[in-house]
Amino acid sequence: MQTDMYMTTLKDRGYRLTGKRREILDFLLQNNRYVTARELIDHLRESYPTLSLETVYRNLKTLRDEGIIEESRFDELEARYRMACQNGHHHHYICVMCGKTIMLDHCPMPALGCAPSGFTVLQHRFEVLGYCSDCQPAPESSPEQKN
Amino acid sequence: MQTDMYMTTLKDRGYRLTGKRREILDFLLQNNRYVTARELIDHLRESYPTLSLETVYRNLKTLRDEGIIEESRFDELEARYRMACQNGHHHHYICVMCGKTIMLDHCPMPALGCAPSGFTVLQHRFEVLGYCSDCQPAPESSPEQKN
DNA sequence: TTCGTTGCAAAGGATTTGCAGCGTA
DNA sequence: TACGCTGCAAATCCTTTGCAACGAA
Repeated sequence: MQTDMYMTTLKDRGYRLTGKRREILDFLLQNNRYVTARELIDHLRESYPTLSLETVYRNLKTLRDEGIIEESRFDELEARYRMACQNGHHHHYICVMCGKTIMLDHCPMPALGCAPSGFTVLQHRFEVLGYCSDCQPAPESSPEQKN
Repeated sequence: MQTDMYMTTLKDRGYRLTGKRREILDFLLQNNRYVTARELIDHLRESYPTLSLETVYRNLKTLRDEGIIEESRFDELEARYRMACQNGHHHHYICVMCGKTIMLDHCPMPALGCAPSGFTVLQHRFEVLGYCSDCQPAPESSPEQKN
């Protein structure tokens, strides 16, 4: 299974193979979406009731440093994590409710032409936010229109 | 001056016209870029040495609630603020060093076609990040390549 | 045995809130 | 005067760190 591959990679780099780390990877691999540290610990405590939030953060930091996962913040205080994309450049539809991501192969950069004089492009971000098919908006409050 | 216009708007909505609020608006209007609360207070303390960070945050919250400014977090813990765009939809080149923004009229959405089945698009984000002409990268450390 | 990993307690940075005094209208 | 605004102190939320015990290789 894919988790083993990542665990082997980690072992090769001098890390130990712990059950907690494996479960974090498992969860992220099984959930194709951005999850918060809080979500992770809520899930992982089913297997490891004594798991601490610090351990989750430390493991997330390790995985991030090793390029295995990505951290992102959608203008919120709380960070969210997902498996890093290993296969090429692309963007995503992202569900603002559950964090689910759907790949999007269109990239706006080629259509952009030259950057303004003196501007050195480092990277770009393109995300389409909304509700996925499993998460429909609450009917009472219409979502705010932001352009 | 433009600040007066916003202050009048605020007054009409039941807020008081305080010098501190005016200076925050002044600073944001004069700096076409994303600034942090810390940057703001550092500047504003020249005029108001006793100004507290809480007041800055409270004013930023008011301005945000009234749609006058925008809050954004570039995957950092600290939030950044700028005047909200009043004139139509567009995106930006953003300097990761000083937060300066340069308007960009290309929008990737029209080229996108249909959203995946069941996905309700709420909004999107497109930003080109890099160094502006005033901020060149430090030569020693090459910036990390992120796609 | 070695050295990475963990939980606990505590610290840290960003942001918010309770409260009483101050200032604008 | 009325009520929004402010500073202070304290709280909150998210995240990191020091330390000693634990566990994988």
